[in-house]
Amino acid sequence: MATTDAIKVLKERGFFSQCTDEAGLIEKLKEPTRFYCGFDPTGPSLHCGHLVPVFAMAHMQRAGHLPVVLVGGGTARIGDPSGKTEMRQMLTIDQIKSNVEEFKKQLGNFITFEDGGAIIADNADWLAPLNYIDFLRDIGRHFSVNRMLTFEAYKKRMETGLSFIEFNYQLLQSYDFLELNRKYNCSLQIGGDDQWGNIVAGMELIRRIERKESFGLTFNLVARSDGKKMGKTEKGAVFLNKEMTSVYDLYQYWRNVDDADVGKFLKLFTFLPVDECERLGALEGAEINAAKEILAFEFTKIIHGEDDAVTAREAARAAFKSGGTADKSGMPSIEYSITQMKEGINIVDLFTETGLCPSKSESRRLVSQNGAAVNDEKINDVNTIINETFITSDNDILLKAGKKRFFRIVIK
RNA sequence: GGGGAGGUUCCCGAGUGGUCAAAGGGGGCAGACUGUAAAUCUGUUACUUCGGUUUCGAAGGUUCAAAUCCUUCUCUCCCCA
Repeated sequence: MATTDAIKVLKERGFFSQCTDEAGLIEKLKEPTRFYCGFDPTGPSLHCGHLVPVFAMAHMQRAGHLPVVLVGGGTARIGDPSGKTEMRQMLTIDQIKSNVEEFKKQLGNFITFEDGGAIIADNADWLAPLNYIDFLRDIGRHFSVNRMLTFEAYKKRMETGLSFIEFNYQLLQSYDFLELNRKYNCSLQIGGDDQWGNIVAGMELIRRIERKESFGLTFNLVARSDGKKMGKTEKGAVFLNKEMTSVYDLYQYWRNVDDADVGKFLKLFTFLPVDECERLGALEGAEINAAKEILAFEFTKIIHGEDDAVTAREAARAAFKSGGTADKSGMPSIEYSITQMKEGINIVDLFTETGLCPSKSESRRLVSQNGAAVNDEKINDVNTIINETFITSDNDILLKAGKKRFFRIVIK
């Protein structure tokens, strides 16, 4: 199989941070190469913060290489201290198993597993049966604690406390690389920049035990220009599972990125050609809204498919461009019977019931601070009763909390 | 094992008997301004049937009254062994 220059693609698109032997790796990548990236299934779904390495894997696969997706069913049972200040919460084995299944499914949106184009592995297969004494003797002896303590990831934790179990993470990840190298001849590990230390440790282990050369490549840790973590909102992570984050909310997350991030995100989180991404990201003023719409649409399409992406886009347009005839069906909604509406519901209760506000206090606050609107009319009297007189010609009632959160009550 | 310092509302961090649902900052939310942007300014930020109710690591206790005092437990950090 022919390969294209994967490093070049990753550099152009803003993924590339550093690699262990660039010249050697470029040479290596002239042939189809097995590479791996690990994901610890510590949650029930992938979220947007996981995606830089995922997109990178997809680009590498398109360049002709063979991804080995490593799901950390074993390592999820402990925690990686890299870049974290808290210890990971322990999960049950059943939780991890179900997380692993979900991860596999979601990764299929990016990586093609057909015809042996990619392999999926779970490190629980070799980590779980490990014998402690054997592991210490065969693997542990290759690690110097002195050296490990010099790693940035551990330094931070020296202040707040680092448990022995987490300290071992590097050994396990190194062992993963060794194991994948033996099993699948996997000679390249990729990951976020915070994984540098772990990747290098794995390479050293392979060199010592197998006397083989391997490579490491890391990606920039992407932060939003406002400094927040990628894919996080106040309400939590933006998940790829549509039960957890609705298609509409996912779309809106990307629709609302900062101007400064648009070009960068198009390159990282869509498959549009680089020059197109750059053109869109360079748009000025209000015009960049068009680029944000493309970003949100393209991203949503990759995750949930074109139909859902169109629905989300139309719903967003309907919400933000009042008076349009666009399709509102993708908007978050709830059904109410006409009987219920005739009885009427207090506005504060209504905003709470629809989930626009988490509590009545907050709902009351929203209304009294002039942040609530029904059918685009501001309502600031907390005693207002919403009844059938509010039903529009579309047979619905449109609630709005603040400027961006919409909810549609469909009357049936 | 011994000694010390701590655990406060989303986060950091004040508070050492009533004036504390708890200063200040961050973050969030809302309003103004806008382009579903950023920046800025303003308000707001436990729950509530608006009578109250629950909150300061956990459980008891003292008191008219406790985040604040006492007891036990628990977790974290530091020093010694």
